[in-house]
Amino acid sequence: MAEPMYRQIAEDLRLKIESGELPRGSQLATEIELREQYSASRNTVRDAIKWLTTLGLVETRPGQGTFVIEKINPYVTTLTGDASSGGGDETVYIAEVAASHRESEISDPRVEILRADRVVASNLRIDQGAQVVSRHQQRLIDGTPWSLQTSYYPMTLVRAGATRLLEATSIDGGATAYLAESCDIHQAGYRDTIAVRAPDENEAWFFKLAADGRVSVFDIFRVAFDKQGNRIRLTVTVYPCDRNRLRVDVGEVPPRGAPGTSSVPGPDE
Amino acid sequence: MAEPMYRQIAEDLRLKIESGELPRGSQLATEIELREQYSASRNTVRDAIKWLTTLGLVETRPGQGTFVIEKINPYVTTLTGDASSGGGDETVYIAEVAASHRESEISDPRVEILRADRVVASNLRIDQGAQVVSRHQQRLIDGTPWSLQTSYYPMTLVRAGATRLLEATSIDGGATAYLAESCDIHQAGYRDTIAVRAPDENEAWFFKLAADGRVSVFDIFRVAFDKQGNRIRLTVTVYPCDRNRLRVDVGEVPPRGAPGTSSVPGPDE
DNA sequence: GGGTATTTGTCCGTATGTATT
DNA sequence: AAATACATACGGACAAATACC
Repeated sequence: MAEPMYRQIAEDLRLKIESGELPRGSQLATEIELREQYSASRNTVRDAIKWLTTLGLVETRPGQGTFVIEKINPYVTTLTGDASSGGGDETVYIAEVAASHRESEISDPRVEILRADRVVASNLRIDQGAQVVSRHQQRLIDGTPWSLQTSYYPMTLVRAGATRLLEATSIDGGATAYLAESCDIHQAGYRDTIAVRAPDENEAWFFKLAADGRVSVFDIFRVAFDKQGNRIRLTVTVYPCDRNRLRVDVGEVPPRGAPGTSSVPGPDE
Repeated sequence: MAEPMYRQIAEDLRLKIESGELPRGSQLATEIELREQYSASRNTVRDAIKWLTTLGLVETRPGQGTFVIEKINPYVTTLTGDASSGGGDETVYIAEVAASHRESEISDPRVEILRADRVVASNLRIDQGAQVVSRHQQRLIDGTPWSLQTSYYPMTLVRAGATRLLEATSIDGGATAYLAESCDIHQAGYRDTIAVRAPDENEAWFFKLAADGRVSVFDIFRVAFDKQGNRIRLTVTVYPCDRNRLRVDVGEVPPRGAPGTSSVPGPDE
Protein backbone atom coordinates (compact mmCIF):
# COMPACT_ATOMS: atom_id res chain seq x y z
CA MET A 1 0.00 0.00 0.00
CA ALA A 2 2.64 2.48 -1.06
CA GLU A 3 0.17 4.97 -2.40
CA PRO A 4 -2.62 6.15 -0.13
CA MET A 5 -6.08 5.38 -1.31
CA TYR A 6 -7.12 8.93 -2.04
CA ARG A 7 -4.14 9.30 -4.37
CA GLN A 8 -5.05 6.11 -6.18
CA ILE A 9 -8.56 7.38 -6.66
CA ALA A 10 -7.22 10.74 -7.84
CA GLU A 11 -4.85 9.03 -10.24
CA ASP A 12 -7.62 6.92 -11.68
CA LEU A 13 -9.75 9.98 -12.24
CA ARG A 14 -6.80 11.87 -13.69
CA LEU A 15 -6.25 9.17 -16.28
CA LYS A 16 -9.90 9.29 -17.21
CA ILE A 17 -9.64 13.02 -17.69
CA GLU A 18 -6.48 12.95 -19.75
CA SER A 19 -7.65 10.05 -21.88
CA GLY A 20 -10.74 12.02 -22.75
CA GLU A 21 -13.11 9.60 -21.08
CA LEU A 22 -14.11 12.57 -18.94
CA PRO A 23 -14.14 15.46 -21.41
CA ARG A 24 -13.30 19.04 -20.49
CA GLY A 25 -16.24 20.69 -18.84
CA SER A 26 -18.03 17.46 -18.05
CA GLN A 27 -19.39 16.56 -14.68
CA LEU A 28 -17.87 13.87 -12.50
CA ALA A 29 -19.95 11.38 -10.59
CA THR A 30 -21.17 12.72 -7.29
CA GLU A 31 -19.22 12.07 -4.14
CA ILE A 32 -21.78 9.50 -3.08
CA GLU A 33 -21.48 7.65 -6.39
CA LEU A 34 -17.68 7.75 -6.27
CA ARG A 35 -17.81 6.50 -2.70
CA GLU A 36 -19.57 3.40 -3.97
CA GLN A 37 -17.44 3.02 -7.09
CA TYR A 38 -14.23 3.01 -5.09
CA SER A 39 -15.52 1.44 -1.87
CA ALA A 40 -14.18 4.32 0.15
CA SER A 41 -15.66 6.79 2.56
CA ARG A 42 -17.02 10.05 1.32
CA ASN A 43 -14.21 11.93 3.05
CA THR A 44 -11.59 9.89 1.25
CA VAL A 45 -13.28 10.62 -2.07
CA ARG A 46 -13.29 14.26 -1.11
CA ASP A 47 -9.54 14.10 -0.44
CA ALA A 48 -9.03 12.71 -3.92
CA ILE A 49 -11.08 15.52 -5.42
CA LYS A 50 -9.23 18.12 -3.38
CA TRP A 51 -5.97 16.73 -4.73
CA LEU A 52 -7.17 17.06 -8.30
CA THR A 53 -8.33 20.56 -7.47
CA THR A 54 -4.88 21.72 -6.41
CA LEU A 55 -3.52 20.18 -9.60
CA GLY A 56 -5.89 22.42 -11.50
CA LEU A 57 -7.75 19.55 -13.15
CA VAL A 58 -11.23 19.86 -11.64
CA GLU A 59 -13.34 22.39 -9.81
CA THR A 60 -16.21 21.90 -7.41
CA ARG A 61 -19.39 23.94 -7.47
CA PRO A 62 -21.48 23.77 -4.31
CA GLY A 63 -24.94 22.45 -4.98
CA GLN A 64 -24.00 21.34 -8.48
CA GLY A 65 -21.14 18.91 -8.59
CA THR A 66 -17.54 18.48 -9.61
CA PHE A 67 -16.44 19.42 -13.12
CA VAL A 68 -13.39 18.95 -15.29
CA ILE A 69 -11.75 22.33 -15.82
CA GLU A 70 -12.03 23.79 -19.29
CA LYS A 71 -8.90 25.06 -20.92
CA ILE A 72 -9.02 28.77 -21.58
CA ASN A 73 -7.90 30.33 -24.81
CA PRO A 74 -5.38 32.69 -23.28
CA TYR A 75 -4.78 36.36 -23.86
CA VAL A 76 -1.26 37.13 -24.95
CA THR A 77 0.48 40.25 -23.70
CA THR A 78 3.70 41.33 -25.35
CA LEU A 79 6.13 42.91 -22.92
CA THR A 80 8.63 44.07 -25.46
CA GLY A 81 7.68 47.12 -27.49
CA ASP A 82 8.83 50.56 -28.41
CA ALA A 83 10.88 51.71 -25.46
CA SER A 84 10.29 55.40 -26.05
CA SER A 85 6.55 55.19 -26.41
CA GLY A 86 4.05 53.69 -24.04
CA GLY A 87 5.51 50.67 -22.44
CA GLY A 88 2.98 50.16 -19.74
CA ASP A 89 0.54 52.98 -19.80
CA GLU A 90 -2.98 53.30 -20.93
CA THR A 91 -2.72 53.38 -24.70
CA VAL A 92 -0.46 50.53 -25.55
CA TYR A 93 -2.62 47.64 -24.67
CA ILE A 94 -5.69 48.96 -26.39
CA ALA A 95 -4.26 48.52 -29.84
CA GLU A 96 -3.03 45.06 -29.04
CA VAL A 97 -6.39 43.96 -27.80
CA ALA A 98 -8.30 45.48 -30.69
CA ALA A 99 -6.02 43.66 -33.07
CA SER A 100 -7.21 40.34 -31.77
CA HIS A 101 -10.86 41.27 -32.20
CA ARG A 102 -11.61 41.61 -28.56
CA GLU A 103 -13.15 44.56 -26.82
CA SER A 104 -11.20 46.25 -24.10
CA GLU A 105 -12.46 48.42 -21.28
CA ILE A 106 -10.33 50.44 -18.93
CA SER A 107 -11.65 52.02 -15.78
CA ASP A 108 -10.95 55.63 -14.97
CA PRO A 109 -7.91 55.70 -12.76
CA ARG A 110 -8.19 55.97 -9.03
CA VAL A 111 -5.60 58.58 -8.20
CA GLU A 112 -4.01 58.81 -4.80
CA ILE A 113 -1.13 60.63 -3.27
CA LEU A 114 0.65 58.52 -0.75
CA ARG A 115 3.97 57.87 0.86
CA ALA A 116 6.26 55.37 -0.79
CA ASP A 117 6.41 52.08 1.03
CA ARG A 118 9.55 49.98 1.04
CA VAL A 119 8.86 48.34 -2.29
CA VAL A 120 7.91 51.46 -4.20
CA ALA A 121 10.76 53.42 -2.69
CA SER A 122 13.42 50.87 -3.56
CA ASN A 123 12.16 50.45 -7.10
CA LEU A 124 12.03 54.20 -7.73
CA ARG A 125 15.23 54.83 -5.76
CA ILE A 126 13.59 57.41 -3.59
CA ASP A 127 13.36 57.65 0.16
CA GLN A 128 10.84 55.54 1.93
CA GLY A 129 8.03 57.85 2.94
CA ALA A 130 8.58 60.27 0.06
CA GLN A 131 5.41 61.29 -1.74
CA VAL A 132 4.30 59.52 -4.89
CA VAL A 133 1.31 59.68 -7.18
CA SER A 134 -0.48 56.38 -7.54
CA ARG A 135 -2.77 55.76 -10.51
CA HIS A 136 -4.73 52.53 -10.30
CA GLN A 137 -6.81 51.02 -13.09
CA GLN A 138 -8.87 47.95 -13.79
CA ARG A 139 -8.88 46.42 -17.26
CA LEU A 140 -11.45 44.16 -18.79
CA ILE A 141 -11.52 42.30 -22.09
CA ASP A 142 -14.88 41.28 -23.48
CA GLY A 143 -16.32 41.97 -20.07
CA THR A 144 -14.06 39.59 -18.18
CA PRO A 145 -11.53 40.99 -15.72
CA TRP A 146 -8.08 40.96 -17.19
CA SER A 147 -5.61 42.95 -15.18
CA LEU A 148 -5.10 45.31 -12.29
CA GLN A 149 -2.50 47.98 -12.80
CA THR A 150 -1.01 50.63 -10.54
CA SER A 151 1.55 53.18 -11.67
CA TYR A 152 3.63 55.15 -9.20
CA TYR A 153 5.24 58.45 -10.18
CA PRO A 154 7.57 60.45 -7.94
CA MET A 155 5.89 63.62 -6.77
CA THR A 156 8.82 65.53 -8.19
CA LEU A 157 7.38 64.98 -11.66
CA VAL A 158 4.22 66.82 -10.69
CA ARG A 159 6.22 69.70 -9.31
CA ALA A 160 8.16 69.76 -12.56
CA GLY A 161 4.95 70.42 -14.46
CA ALA A 162 3.17 67.10 -15.00
CA THR A 163 0.09 68.20 -13.10
CA ARG A 164 -2.34 66.10 -15.09
CA LEU A 165 -0.96 63.05 -13.32
CA LEU A 166 -3.22 64.14 -10.48
CA GLU A 167 -6.39 64.08 -12.58
CA ALA A 168 -8.60 61.04 -12.28
CA THR A 169 -9.02 60.61 -16.01
CA SER A 170 -7.07 58.66 -18.56
CA ILE A 171 -4.34 60.67 -20.19
CA ASP A 172 -4.94 60.81 -23.92
CA GLY A 173 -1.96 59.68 -25.88
CA GLY A 174 -0.48 57.99 -22.87
CA ALA A 175 1.28 59.14 -19.77
CA THR A 176 4.68 58.67 -21.35
CA ALA A 177 3.99 61.13 -24.13
CA TYR A 178 2.47 63.50 -21.63
CA LEU A 179 5.59 63.46 -19.47
CA ALA A 180 7.66 64.28 -22.53
CA GLU A 181 5.65 67.36 -23.44
CA SER A 182 4.82 68.58 -19.95
CA CYS A 183 8.19 68.38 -18.27
CA ASP A 184 10.62 67.23 -20.95
CA ILE A 185 11.21 63.84 -19.41
CA HIS A 186 11.73 61.23 -22.09
CA GLN A 187 11.42 57.56 -21.46
CA ALA A 188 14.41 55.69 -22.85
CA GLY A 189 13.73 52.18 -21.70
CA TYR A 190 12.16 50.00 -19.10
CA ARG A 191 12.84 46.87 -17.16
CA ASP A 192 10.23 44.26 -16.28
CA THR A 193 10.58 41.84 -13.43
CA ILE A 194 8.13 38.97 -13.45
CA ALA A 195 7.13 37.03 -10.38
CA VAL A 196 4.30 34.64 -9.59
CA ARG A 197 2.38 34.55 -6.33
CA ALA A 198 -1.01 33.72 -4.85
CA PRO A 199 -3.63 36.42 -5.32
CA ASP A 200 -4.69 38.51 -2.37
CA GLU A 201 -8.31 38.86 -1.37
CA ASN A 202 -9.05 41.84 -3.61
CA GLU A 203 -7.44 40.24 -6.61
CA ALA A 204 -9.28 36.98 -6.08
CA TRP A 205 -12.52 38.91 -5.93
CA PHE A 206 -11.88 41.08 -8.98
CA PHE A 207 -10.68 38.20 -11.15
CA LYS A 208 -13.34 35.86 -9.80
CA LEU A 209 -10.72 33.37 -8.71
CA ALA A 210 -11.26 30.75 -6.05
CA ALA A 211 -10.51 32.28 -2.67
CA ASP A 212 -7.82 29.73 -1.96
CA GLY A 213 -4.56 30.20 -3.80
CA ARG A 214 -5.04 27.59 -6.51
CA VAL A 215 -4.78 29.99 -9.42
CA SER A 216 -1.81 32.27 -9.03
CA VAL A 217 -1.12 35.63 -10.61
CA PHE A 218 1.67 37.23 -12.56
CA ASP A 219 3.13 40.16 -10.69
CA ILE A 220 4.97 42.35 -13.18
CA PHE A 221 7.08 45.27 -11.99
CA ARG A 222 7.95 47.68 -14.77
CA VAL A 223 10.48 50.38 -13.96
CA ALA A 224 10.80 53.07 -16.63
CA PHE A 225 14.03 55.00 -17.13
CA ASP A 226 14.86 58.28 -18.82
CA LYS A 227 18.00 58.82 -20.85
CA GLN A 228 20.07 59.63 -17.79
CA GLY A 229 19.04 56.41 -16.12
CA ASN A 230 16.67 58.08 -13.66
CA ARG A 231 13.67 56.09 -12.63
CA ILE A 232 10.56 57.92 -13.67
CA ARG A 233 7.82 55.40 -13.07
CA LEU A 234 7.00 52.10 -11.48
CA THR A 235 4.06 50.22 -12.94
CA VAL A 236 2.82 47.10 -11.21
CA THR A 237 0.49 44.92 -13.25
CA VAL A 238 -1.26 41.80 -12.01
CA TYR A 239 -2.70 39.14 -14.35
CA PRO A 240 -4.27 35.80 -13.46
CA CYS A 241 -1.94 33.09 -14.73
CA ASP A 242 -4.69 30.81 -15.90
CA ARG A 243 -5.88 33.01 -18.73
CA ASN A 244 -2.79 34.89 -19.75
CA ARG A 245 0.48 34.35 -21.56
CA LEU A 246 3.37 36.74 -21.75
CA ARG A 247 5.33 37.34 -24.91
CA VAL A 248 8.87 38.60 -25.33
CA ASP A 249 10.27 39.37 -28.77
CA VAL A 250 13.99 39.86 -29.26
CA GLY A 251 15.74 40.74 -32.48
CA GLU A 252 14.10 40.15 -35.82
CA VAL A 253 10.91 38.25 -35.36
CA PRO A 254 8.30 37.69 -38.06
CA PRO A 255 5.05 39.66 -37.68
CA ARG A 256 2.29 38.15 -35.66
CA GLY A 257 0.44 37.29 -38.86
CA ALA A 258 -1.16 34.05 -39.87
CA PRO A 259 -4.46 33.30 -38.16
CA GLY A 260 -3.40 29.77 -37.36
CA THR A 261 -4.60 30.58 -33.90
CA SER A 262 -3.74 28.19 -31.19
CA SER A 263 -6.14 26.14 -29.28
CA VAL A 264 -4.48 25.84 -26.06
CA PRO A 265 -1.93 23.41 -24.74
CA GLY A 266 1.50 24.45 -25.92
CA PRO A 267 2.30 28.08 -26.17
CA ASP A 268 2.10 28.32 -29.91
CA GLU A 269 1.48 31.36 -32.05
CA MET B 1 -21.18 32.70 11.47
CA ALA B 2 -20.47 34.06 8.05
CA GLU B 3 -16.97 32.66 7.91
CA PRO B 4 -16.46 28.98 8.64
CA MET B 5 -14.39 28.26 11.68
CA TYR B 6 -11.39 26.85 9.86
CA ARG B 7 -11.13 30.05 7.86
CA GLN B 8 -11.27 32.14 11.00
CA ILE B 9 -8.48 30.07 12.48
CA ALA B 10 -6.50 30.37 9.27
CA GLU B 11 -7.04 34.12 9.21
CA ASP B 12 -5.90 34.45 12.78
CA LEU B 13 -2.75 32.51 12.03
CA ARG B 14 -2.20 34.49 8.85
CA LEU B 15 -2.28 37.74 10.76
CA LYS B 16 0.20 36.37 13.24
CA ILE B 17 2.49 35.43 10.39
CA GLU B 18 2.26 38.73 8.57
CA SER B 19 2.60 40.77 11.72
CA GLY B 20 5.82 38.96 12.48
CA GLU B 21 4.53 37.34 15.63
CA LEU B 22 5.28 34.06 13.88
CA PRO B 23 8.55 34.76 12.06
CA ARG B 24 9.56 33.16 8.78
CA GLY B 25 10.81 29.68 9.35
CA SER B 26 9.37 29.38 12.83
CA GLN B 27 7.32 26.47 13.97
CA LEU B 28 3.62 26.72 14.67
CA ALA B 29 1.97 25.14 17.66
CA THR B 30 1.16 21.50 17.07
CA GLU B 31 -2.27 20.48 15.87
CA ILE B 32 -3.15 19.28 19.33
CA GLU B 33 -2.15 22.59 20.88
CA LEU B 34 -4.04 24.57 18.25
CA ARG B 35 -7.05 22.36 18.84
CA GLU B 36 -7.09 23.50 22.44
CA GLN B 37 -6.27 27.13 21.68
CA TYR B 38 -9.19 27.45 19.30
CA SER B 39 -11.57 24.99 20.93
CA ALA B 40 -11.98 23.14 17.66
CA SER B 41 -11.45 19.58 16.59
CA ARG B 42 -8.12 18.49 15.25
CA ASN B 43 -9.65 18.02 11.79
CA THR B 44 -10.83 21.61 11.74
CA VAL B 45 -7.38 22.83 12.71
CA ARG B 46 -5.97 20.70 9.92
CA ASP B 47 -8.39 22.33 7.48
CA ALA B 48 -7.09 25.72 8.57
CA ILE B 49 -3.50 24.60 8.06
CA LYS B 50 -4.31 23.10 4.68
CA TRP B 51 -5.82 26.43 3.67
CA LEU B 52 -2.64 28.28 4.66
CA THR B 53 -0.67 25.67 2.78
CA THR B 54 -2.42 26.34 -0.52
CA LEU B 55 -1.86 30.05 0.09
CA GLY B 56 1.83 29.28 0.26
CA LEU B 57 2.24 30.58 3.81
CA VAL B 58 3.13 27.43 5.72
CA GLU B 59 4.37 23.92 5.08
CA THR B 60 3.93 20.76 7.10
CA ARG B 61 6.68 18.25 7.78
CA PRO B 62 5.57 14.85 9.00
CA GLY B 63 7.02 14.01 12.34
CA GLN B 64 8.28 17.54 12.86
CA GLY B 65 5.54 20.13 12.75
CA THR B 66 4.14 23.00 10.75
CA PHE B 67 6.44 25.83 9.73
CA VAL B 68 6.09 29.29 8.27
CA ILE B 69 7.54 29.29 4.77
CA GLU B 70 10.80 31.14 4.34
CA LYS B 71 11.06 33.61 1.54
CA ILE B 72 13.66 32.59 -0.98
CA ASN B 73 16.15 35.02 -2.43
CA PRO B 74 15.24 34.41 -6.04
CA TYR B 75 17.40 33.81 -9.05
CA VAL B 76 16.82 36.32 -11.81
CA THR B 77 16.88 35.21 -15.43
CA THR B 78 17.01 37.84 -18.13
CA LEU B 79 15.08 36.84 -21.21
CA THR B 80 16.20 39.69 -23.40
CA GLY B 81 19.73 39.50 -24.74
CA ASP B 82 21.72 39.55 -27.91
CA ALA B 83 19.40 38.12 -30.51
CA SER B 84 22.13 36.84 -32.77
CA SER B 85 24.10 35.06 -30.10
CA GLY B 86 22.92 32.48 -27.66
CA GLY B 87 19.44 33.23 -26.60
CA GLY B 88 18.60 30.01 -24.95
CA ASP B 89 21.40 27.59 -25.39
CA GLU B 90 24.06 26.28 -23.13
CA THR B 91 26.48 29.15 -22.84
CA VAL B 92 24.32 32.11 -22.12
CA TYR B 93 23.19 31.30 -18.67
CA ILE B 94 26.58 30.35 -17.39
CA ALA B 95 27.90 33.89 -17.57
CA GLU B 96 24.84 35.29 -15.94
CA VAL B 97 25.05 32.90 -13.07
CA ALA B 98 28.75 33.36 -12.56
CA ALA B 99 28.20 37.09 -12.46
CA SER B 100 26.07 36.73 -9.37
CA HIS B 101 28.69 34.63 -7.61
CA ARG B 102 26.84 31.41 -7.81
CA GLU B 103 28.07 28.15 -9.19
CA SER B 104 26.26 26.62 -12.08
CA GLU B 105 26.23 23.02 -13.19
CA ILE B 106 24.77 21.74 -16.42
CA SER B 107 24.21 18.09 -17.13
CA ASP B 108 25.37 16.54 -20.36
CA PRO B 109 22.43 16.64 -22.73
CA ARG B 110 20.24 13.63 -23.23
CA VAL B 111 19.90 13.51 -26.99
CA GLU B 112 16.97 11.84 -28.68
CA ILE B 113 15.58 11.66 -32.15
CA LEU B 114 11.83 11.60 -32.10
CA ARG B 115 8.78 12.55 -34.05
CA ALA B 116 7.35 16.00 -33.48
CA ASP B 117 4.21 15.98 -31.41
CA ARG B 118 1.48 18.51 -31.92
CA VAL B 119 3.09 21.18 -29.80
CA VAL B 120 6.60 20.89 -31.22
CA ALA B 121 5.29 20.66 -34.76
CA SER B 122 3.13 23.75 -34.51
CA ASN B 123 5.87 25.79 -32.89
CA LEU B 124 8.46 24.79 -35.49
CA ARG B 125 5.93 24.93 -38.34
CA ILE B 126 6.76 21.44 -39.45
CA ASP B 127 4.50 18.47 -40.00
CA GLN B 128 3.37 16.53 -37.01
CA GLY B 129 5.39 13.32 -36.98
CA ALA B 130 8.39 14.85 -38.74
CA GLN B 131 11.73 13.99 -37.17
CA VAL B 132 13.36 16.35 -34.70
CA VAL B 133 16.46 16.26 -32.51
CA SER B 134 15.70 16.74 -28.85
CA ARG B 135 18.45 17.85 -26.47
CA HIS B 136 17.46 17.78 -22.84
CA GLN B 137 19.48 19.22 -19.95
CA GLN B 138 19.23 19.72 -16.23
CA ARG B 139 20.67 22.82 -14.64
CA LEU B 140 21.69 23.36 -11.05
CA ILE B 141 22.87 26.44 -9.18
CA ASP B 142 24.88 25.95 -6.04
CA GLY B 143 23.71 22.38 -6.05
CA THR B 144 20.01 23.16 -6.03
CA PRO B 145 17.90 22.24 -9.06
CA TRP B 146 17.18 25.28 -11.12
CA SER B 147 15.74 24.47 -14.50
CA LEU B 148 14.89 21.74 -16.99
CA GLN B 149 15.45 22.58 -20.59
CA THR B 150 14.72 20.81 -23.84
CA SER B 151 15.66 22.12 -27.26
CA TYR B 152 14.10 20.76 -30.44
CA TYR B 153 15.81 21.14 -33.81
CA PRO B 154 14.31 20.10 -37.13
CA MET B 155 16.15 17.09 -38.52
CA THR B 156 16.72 19.10 -41.69
CA LEU B 157 19.44 21.04 -39.84
CA VAL B 158 21.38 17.85 -39.25
CA ARG B 159 21.10 16.89 -42.90
CA ALA B 160 22.34 20.37 -43.78
CA GLY B 161 25.54 19.68 -41.86
CA ALA B 162 24.91 20.30 -38.16
CA THR B 163 25.77 16.76 -37.21
CA ARG B 164 27.11 17.61 -33.79
CA LEU B 165 23.53 18.24 -32.69
CA LEU B 166 23.38 14.47 -32.37
CA GLU B 167 26.28 14.24 -29.95
CA ALA B 168 25.46 13.89 -26.29
CA THR B 169 27.91 16.55 -25.18
CA SER B 170 27.54 20.25 -24.69
CA ILE B 171 28.42 22.25 -27.75
CA ASP B 172 31.28 24.60 -26.94
CA GLY B 173 30.48 28.15 -27.84
CA GLY B 174 26.83 27.42 -27.99
CA ALA B 175 24.53 25.71 -30.41
CA THR B 176 23.64 28.97 -32.09
CA ALA B 177 27.23 29.71 -33.08
CA TYR B 178 27.62 26.11 -34.17
CA LEU B 179 24.64 26.32 -36.48
CA ALA B 180 26.12 29.43 -38.05
CA GLU B 181 29.45 27.80 -38.87
CA SER B 182 28.23 24.32 -39.69
CA CYS B 183 25.35 25.06 -42.00
CA ASP B 184 25.27 28.84 -42.41
CA ILE B 185 22.06 29.31 -40.49
CA HIS B 186 22.11 32.55 -38.54
CA GLN B 187 19.75 33.28 -35.73
CA ALA B 188 18.18 36.70 -36.13
CA GLY B 189 15.77 36.76 -33.24
CA TYR B 190 13.58 34.78 -30.94
CA ARG B 191 10.20 34.91 -29.34
CA ASP B 192 9.43 33.75 -25.84
CA THR B 193 6.00 32.76 -24.66
CA ILE B 194 5.60 32.46 -20.90
CA ALA B 195 2.94 30.35 -19.24
CA VAL B 196 2.47 29.07 -15.70
CA ARG B 197 1.20 25.62 -14.80
CA ALA B 198 1.40 22.94 -12.15
CA PRO B 199 4.53 20.79 -12.33
CA ASP B 200 4.26 17.24 -13.57
CA GLU B 201 5.57 14.32 -11.56
CA ASN B 202 9.09 14.43 -12.96
CA GLU B 203 9.40 18.14 -12.45
CA ALA B 204 8.10 17.94 -8.89
CA TRP B 205 10.69 15.27 -8.20
CA PHE B 206 13.63 17.06 -9.80
CA PHE B 207 12.87 20.41 -8.19
CA LYS B 208 11.96 18.79 -4.87
CA LEU B 209 8.54 20.43 -4.92
CA ALA B 210 5.57 19.13 -2.99
CA ALA B 211 3.83 16.48 -5.07
CA ASP B 212 0.60 18.43 -5.10
CA GLY B 213 0.49 21.45 -7.35
CA ARG B 214 1.04 24.15 -4.74
CA VAL B 215 4.19 25.55 -6.29
CA SER B 216 3.77 26.09 -9.99
CA VAL B 217 6.37 26.38 -12.71
CA PHE B 218 7.20 28.81 -15.48
CA ASP B 219 6.90 27.15 -18.85
CA ILE B 220 8.88 29.21 -21.34
CA PHE B 221 8.71 28.44 -25.04
CA ARG B 222 11.48 30.08 -27.03
CA VAL B 223 11.21 29.90 -30.81
CA ALA B 224 14.34 31.05 -32.65
CA PHE B 225 14.17 32.52 -36.15
CA ASP B 226 16.72 33.02 -38.87
CA LYS B 227 16.84 36.10 -41.08
CA GLN B 228 14.26 34.69 -43.45
CA GLY B 229 11.83 34.09 -40.64
CA ASN B 230 12.31 30.32 -40.63
CA ARG B 231 11.97 28.62 -37.30
CA ILE B 232 15.23 26.94 -36.47
CA ARG B 233 14.75 25.88 -32.88
CA LEU B 234 12.23 25.47 -30.10
CA THR B 235 13.60 25.58 -26.57
CA VAL B 236 11.30 24.78 -23.68
CA THR B 237 12.57 25.76 -20.26
CA VAL B 238 10.85 25.03 -16.97
CA TYR B 239 11.61 26.93 -13.75
CA PRO B 240 9.91 26.65 -10.35
CA CYS B 241 8.06 29.91 -9.74
CA ASP B 242 8.93 30.07 -6.07
CA ARG B 243 12.63 30.66 -6.54
CA ASN B 244 12.85 32.46 -9.85
CA ARG B 245 12.13 35.84 -11.35
CA LEU B 246 12.18 36.72 -15.02
CA ARG B 247 13.66 39.92 -16.31
CA VAL B 248 12.90 41.76 -19.54
CA ASP B 249 14.94 44.80 -20.57
CA VAL B 250 13.71 47.08 -23.34
CA GLY B 251 15.48 50.12 -24.72
CA GLU B 252 18.16 51.88 -22.73
CA VAL B 253 18.36 50.44 -19.29
CA PRO B 254 21.11 51.16 -16.78
CA PRO B 255 23.54 48.32 -16.11
CA ARG B 256 22.70 45.82 -13.47
CA GLY B 257 25.25 47.43 -11.18
CA ALA B 258 24.89 48.41 -7.56
CA PRO B 259 25.01 45.53 -5.11
CA GLY B 260 21.99 46.87 -3.25
CA THR B 261 20.70 43.36 -3.60
CA SER B 262 17.15 42.76 -2.74
CA SER B 263 15.88 40.81 0.12
CA VAL B 264 12.75 39.53 -1.21
CA PRO B 265 9.25 40.89 -1.23
CA GLY B 266 8.89 43.33 -4.08
CA PRO B 267 10.70 42.61 -7.28
CA ASP B 268 13.40 45.17 -6.78
CA GLU B 269 16.86 45.32 -8.28
C1' DG C 1 -42.02 32.88 -4.21
C1' DG C 2 -41.85 28.61 -1.72
C1' DG C 3 -40.70 23.95 -1.13
C1' DT C 4 -37.98 20.03 -1.99
C1' DA C 5 -34.36 17.18 -3.64
C1' DT C 6 -29.59 17.05 -4.74
C1' DT C 7 -24.81 18.10 -4.03
C1' DT C 8 -20.98 19.99 -1.94
C1' DG C 9 -19.17 22.30 2.49
C1' DT C 10 -18.21 22.27 7.41
C1' DC C 11 -17.35 20.03 11.77
C1' DC C 12 -16.94 16.48 14.94
C1' DG C 13 -14.90 12.08 17.08
C1' DT C 14 -12.03 8.14 16.61
C1' DA C 15 -8.55 4.85 15.15
C1' DT C 16 -4.45 3.71 12.96
C1' DG C 17 -0.31 4.53 9.92
C1' DT C 18 4.12 6.78 8.97
C1' DA C 19 7.98 9.94 9.43
C1' DT C 20 11.17 12.12 12.50
C1' DT C 21 13.63 12.89 16.59
C1' DA D 1 12.80 1.59 21.36
C1' DA D 2 9.87 5.21 22.60
C1' DA D 3 7.75 9.58 22.04
C1' DT D 4 6.03 13.10 19.10
C1' DA D 5 3.66 15.06 15.19
C1' DC D 6 1.57 14.91 10.93
C1' DA D 7 -1.11 11.71 7.41
C1' DT D 8 -4.71 8.68 6.20
C1' DA D 9 -9.26 6.76 6.62
C1' DC D 10 -13.76 6.00 8.46
C1' DG D 11 -18.51 7.30 9.89
C1' DG D 12 -21.96 10.58 11.12
C1' DA D 13 -24.60 15.03 11.42
C1' DC D 14 -25.98 19.26 9.86
C1' DA D 15 -25.38 23.60 6.96
C1' DA D 16 -25.38 26.05 2.64
C1' DA D 17 -25.81 26.50 -2.32
C1' DT D 18 -28.15 25.29 -6.35
C1' DA D 19 -31.64 23.49 -9.44
C1' DC D 20 -36.20 22.22 -10.37
C1' DC D 21 -40.99 21.98 -9.83
